[in-house]
Amino acid sequence: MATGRTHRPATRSRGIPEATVARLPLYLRALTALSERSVPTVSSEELAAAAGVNSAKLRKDFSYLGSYGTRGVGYDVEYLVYQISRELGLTQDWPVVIVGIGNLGAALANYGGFASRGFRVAALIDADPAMTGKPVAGIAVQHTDELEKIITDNGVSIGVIATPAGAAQQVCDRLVAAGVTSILNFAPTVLSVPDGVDVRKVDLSIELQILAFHEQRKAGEETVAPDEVASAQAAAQDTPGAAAAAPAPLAPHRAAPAAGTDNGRQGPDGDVPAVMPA
Amino acid sequence: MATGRTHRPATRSRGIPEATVARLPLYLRALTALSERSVPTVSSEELAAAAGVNSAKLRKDFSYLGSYGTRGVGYDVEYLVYQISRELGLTQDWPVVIVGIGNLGAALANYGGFASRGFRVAALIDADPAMTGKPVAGIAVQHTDELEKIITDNGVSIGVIATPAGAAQQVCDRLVAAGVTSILNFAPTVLSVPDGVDVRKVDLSIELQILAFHEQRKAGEETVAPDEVASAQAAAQDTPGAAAAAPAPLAPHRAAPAAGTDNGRQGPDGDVPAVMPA
DNA sequence: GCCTGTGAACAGTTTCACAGCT
DNA sequence: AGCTGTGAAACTGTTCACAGGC
Repeated sequence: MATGRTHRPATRSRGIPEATVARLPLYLRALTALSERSVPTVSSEELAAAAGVNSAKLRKDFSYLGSYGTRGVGYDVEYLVYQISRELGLTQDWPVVIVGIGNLGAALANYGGFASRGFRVAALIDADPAMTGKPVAGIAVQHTDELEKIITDNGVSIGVIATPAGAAQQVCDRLVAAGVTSILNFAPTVLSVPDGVDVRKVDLSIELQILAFHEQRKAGEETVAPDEVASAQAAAQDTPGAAAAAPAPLAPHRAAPAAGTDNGRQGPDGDVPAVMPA
Repeated sequence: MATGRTHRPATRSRGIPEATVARLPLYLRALTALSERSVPTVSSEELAAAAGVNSAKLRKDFSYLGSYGTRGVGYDVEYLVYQISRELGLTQDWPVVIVGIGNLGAALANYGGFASRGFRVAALIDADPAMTGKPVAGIAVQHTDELEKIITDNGVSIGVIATPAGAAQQVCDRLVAAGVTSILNFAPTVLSVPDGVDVRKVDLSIELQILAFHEQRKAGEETVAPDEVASAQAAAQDTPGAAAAAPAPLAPHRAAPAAGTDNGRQGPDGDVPAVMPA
């Protein structure tokens, strides 16, 4: 190895891996905490521990930003905070609108970490006339009719959707038409947007299901949690492959499909994500 | 903690890739919608469009579960719903506790998709005595002092933390000590947990920062106008007709670190943001 | 012909281990 | 000595393209 020509691009190559970008906020948070404690420098090892990643990964991540550390010493906390903030675009102000002011929308509006960094809640929007004018987190809720005007007047490019699933796509279309190019979607729906618009989603139900998957696996091993694991009725389902020992318990009966609680998916309307009274 | 090399037991279970597991809930949701409309079968192409992924990926994902489709025809909706539910462990009942009943905790408690599948909110816990006894989503809030008893009595193995960041680790420790082995963390903190405990986190602030990063990029390229891009930014139309079917853009997802030593996962998937010349 | 299932190519990410600076 | 920065290896995930059954 050590093939000569260690000439590096000198400047950050036009592309920080997505996985790295996703970790920068984490490093930033850890660094901010250090900064508040007036810690001047950190080693990759210490910072990695604080961020919950391993040091090699952290160093690799930072290497995509440039060489901001000092060999034999570590990284200058303040400097790194600045560099990462800049890289993430947090040195500028990002007006954000939150659409759908139910419990979730209110929680988001009140979320501190929100305003602390470059983000500023420019407006809260809800379709319920009864909500109009009501103050939430110190901001008066505005009606959906004003959506386009709000986006335009405030130069909003990031929108947060916290409406019921049924309203999400429509709200999304309006946001995009009005100029929003980044959307954070909390509604349990797949949004379709034109090219150039970024959508990230946060889906409670999906996270829980992923946990359940792993939880189920654990139960198969040993020392199960105390719980009542369904009294396990052997399921003797056709075993697909010669899969190794996999927990096979589980009841053949699944949640009633038409129970009282609707779990409407992206149906034409109505679903219950937690927001919107109506 | 020991020096790395504590590679996880390599769970010899029939390995379903983590990325696939993260998408199963998405397929399940799309399938449930089809099921409600009494659609008997779907092709990988149709289902993929509904779930917002590409068909090859979907087929590959399903191939890890077994061969549940019929060549020349497609997949039987009901059968697939059952198989995926089973794989995710949703055919059994998962009592869940939510700790921290503020706006967010209340939103979660009211979240429909929560109870609709195997999940059942077994208890709501809050440290504020003023909250004790108050009904939220039809369930009386209990005091933190009862935490251990609640976990044990209900056989809870999944806990949701929606407390302020400062209380999260402590709550986490108590949950784990009481027997919880899967945690969904909404507090903006890195939780450290012993081996064997799964932690997934949902962090609003991180998602926004990732969006800001991409948003900043977009703004910077407007002037440069490399050969790519420059494409239809002129969407600005009310009707999303143009987009929709074709290469559903979509956005990246999130990835996250691990907590504590160097165990677990904590990163859903990552996916299709790229520029892919079609 | 239609559509699934999958090996193989490709792309992205993590980890290793060490060169090189301080 | 200590610690960063980084090629290269190892691994994970995605896409291609077509074999094979309906």
